[in-house]
Amino acid sequence: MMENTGIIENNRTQMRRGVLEYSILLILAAGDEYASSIIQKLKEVNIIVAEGTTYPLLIRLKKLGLLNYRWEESTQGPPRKYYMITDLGREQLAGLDAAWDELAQGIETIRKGSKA
Amino acid sequence: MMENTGIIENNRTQMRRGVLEYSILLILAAGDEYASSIIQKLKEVNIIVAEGTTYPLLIRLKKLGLLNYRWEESTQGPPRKYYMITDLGREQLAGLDAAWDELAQGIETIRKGSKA
DNA sequence: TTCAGTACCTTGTGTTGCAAGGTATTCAAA
DNA sequence: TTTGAATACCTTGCAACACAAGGTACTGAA
Repeated sequence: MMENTGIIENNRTQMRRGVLEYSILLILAAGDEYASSIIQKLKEVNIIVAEGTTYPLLIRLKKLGLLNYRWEESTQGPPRKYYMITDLGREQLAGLDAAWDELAQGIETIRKGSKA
Repeated sequence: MMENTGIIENNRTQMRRGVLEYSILLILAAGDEYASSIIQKLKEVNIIVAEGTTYPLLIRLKKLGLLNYRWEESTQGPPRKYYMITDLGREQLAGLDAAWDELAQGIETIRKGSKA
């Protein structure tokens, strides 16, 4: 009883990796969010991310100047770190939009070829 | 004179990573190819891969049983290793098709949200 | 004061893409 | 026959990075 799903599951993960920064910038372009809610929003569209991936990534994007944050009290739990996108972030996001379109286009082209 | 393009370029690379195995399987589903021609075909659709990425990847996919190969003489240069997709490979490819659709759909959804 | 829920963060491991460097074959020109 | 260009294969070592696991800290209710 072998499991083939490993190969697929692994690849599904790989695919998600590539678009992680992109999707986080997209979410923050729509409004400020804190880490846990970003993870939640991604899960809703089947892009599963671990905390151990998200926190370092947000810190990296902050260091690059694409994001900023502010602390905000919560009524149920510890304070939340709300991230917001910067002007530079929006600039870069435009580039990522283009990169995504290009990639999707490329895949589409190959896909058509494989049905010849 | 700072270069911002580094961030984007890096991400473009990241995105490509995720779909590398997928696109190689797609190409081979359309017909047998040797490494250099796979790299060439990918370049044509703006998916740039290095040799040092491709060779180990093909070997990995072979080990996983998704690919096989045969040697073939060439009239201009050394013999070529033609890779072909296996039944298992086609099976897995179907799963990757689904994974890609799901991911593209997810991104599409977030994208719409960010234009609210 | 203890527990559950929420939220933050770090460490260590494994995978893997890539630049750089290397081998081997063919053919044509010197 | 030897040199060089073109083509094709492959390996090594480094760096990036996603994630599992483990940890801290705040709140409110039992």
